Amino acid sequence: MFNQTEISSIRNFNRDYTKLLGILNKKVLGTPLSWTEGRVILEISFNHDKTPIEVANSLNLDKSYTSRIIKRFEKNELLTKSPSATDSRSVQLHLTSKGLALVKELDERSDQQIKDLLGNLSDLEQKKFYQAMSTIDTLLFNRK
Amino acid sequence: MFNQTEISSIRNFNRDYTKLLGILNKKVLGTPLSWTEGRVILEISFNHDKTPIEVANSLNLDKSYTSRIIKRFEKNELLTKSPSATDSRSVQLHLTSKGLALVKELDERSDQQIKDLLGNLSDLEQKKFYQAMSTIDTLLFNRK
DNA sequence: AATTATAGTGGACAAAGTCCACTATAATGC
DNA sequence: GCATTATAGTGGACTTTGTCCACTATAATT
Repeated sequence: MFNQTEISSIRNFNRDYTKLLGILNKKVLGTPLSWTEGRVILEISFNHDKTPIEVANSLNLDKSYTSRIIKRFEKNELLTKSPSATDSRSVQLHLTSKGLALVKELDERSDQQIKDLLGNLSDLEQKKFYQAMSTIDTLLFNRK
Repeated sequence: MFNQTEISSIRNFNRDYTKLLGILNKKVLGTPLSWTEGRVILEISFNHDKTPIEVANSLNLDKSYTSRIIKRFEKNELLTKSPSATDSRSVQLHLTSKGLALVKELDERSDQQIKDLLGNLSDLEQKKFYQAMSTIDTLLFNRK
């Protein structure tokens, strides 16, 4: 098991990474969306026909809060709702072309951020970064 | 430079790691402190005699917001202020024994969280995790 | 000495998030 | 099939968190 120095290093890393991601995430700015709104619209874009409750669960958000965000999106014509085929309590969410365009913009900005952040690294360093990240990804999140 | 698949993987990782850290960070619960309050008291504990403005700058917080948090800490007897020797506009912050005890508790909880999170990994996996994390740490934050 | 910058504070406000109650429907146990 | 319990979605009311601005006191600059 890790010793105290290692634990401290890990916590240190987590703090710094939190801070870094916090800074990156705040810059969803330039779009009219808050960070959480950005997460919500991205989540909806990942696989179509998601329901509000699925969104709320995936992102650990309060369902009432999520409901209001979605309502706002609907009002701003970023998405539409349609009745669920299988559960009439529920609705399915569909991004409009306006919503998709916004997602595209968000994606492009986020991609660019990553490039800016890591662009100064040499090719070898980038390779090392990517491998290290993949290692952690596999160990923590079981992605293959 | 990274290709699109790699960029996507990196963003994916960042999302998942954000979520993970978000979950971990929320659990400062069990103590009477919010996440930001936790960051503030830890920051003060790192090196004594910090001033409010230094805390605010390190954590990217609004100075007025920071001032209020510190005021709350003072009221709850977690810290005391003393006039700065070198700048009479400013004050130096000192944790009381109560404040130190709370920091200790926070530290122990955080350490335990890391152990819980990574405890299921085998020794080899833990070693790989630690090396990968250290690699990213060096590449992103220039720590040696 | 005059000007400009900075530390700290508080008022007023805005944004983000939580909690509760309610309706409508589904699922479960009998 | 009927009663009970659980779940999806919504809104009201509220708390927490964070922002913006203005002000005082002191420092630094010219």
